[in-house]
Amino acid sequence: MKLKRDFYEQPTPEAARRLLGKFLVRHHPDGTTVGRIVETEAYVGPQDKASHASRGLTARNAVMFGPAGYAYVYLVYGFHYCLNIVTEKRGYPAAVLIRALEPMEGIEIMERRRRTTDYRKLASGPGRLCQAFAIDLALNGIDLCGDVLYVEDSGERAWPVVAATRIGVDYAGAWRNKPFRFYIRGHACVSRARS
DNA sequence: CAAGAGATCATCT
DNA sequence: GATGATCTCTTGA
Repeated sequence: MKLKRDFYEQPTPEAARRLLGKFLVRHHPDGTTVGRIVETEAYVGPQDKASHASRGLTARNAVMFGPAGYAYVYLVYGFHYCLNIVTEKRGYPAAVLIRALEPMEGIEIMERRRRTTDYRKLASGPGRLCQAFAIDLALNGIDLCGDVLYVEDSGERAWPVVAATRIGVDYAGAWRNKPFRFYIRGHACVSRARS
């Protein structure tokens, strides 16, 4: 069952937590890739100093200000892309960063794109998963209620969730300590980056 | 295993 | 002109 727009309209930390265990599906001429979402982060609004939206509307972050359920993709460090899903209501900039996936389907495609067969390196990290799923700026602003990229409810049990501090946001003052990073406890595909 | 450096560019000041 | 919501490789213990 493809997630509908109302799923993405809930409060961002809640959406981030509930995305864990669900499947990210990407259709592409190369074939379809599917991964279980095992790690997310919430960027909760204009007051969140870690969020791109904290300095107001710009050309880059405009999608975050739009309606829920759209992809916000950007380039970090000149090399890697990061995939976010916009949450909450139009005009309120918030999003969930997808940080790590467990490869489920289309693993050969991911291995080719990532140039490794190491299962744990295919999609455990925001930049890695974008490479494995062929996500770049061309997908910025696409609707996750469409057919190219979307999230499916896995219909599985609830997973044990850990809430922790977000990664790579040391510049964010008091906001760096907020428990807005969520991951499945003990899962091998959670990114190992420092916290 | 940990720490450090380098890669590279769209975006914003 | 500066700066990253990162990754990989190298070095050295």
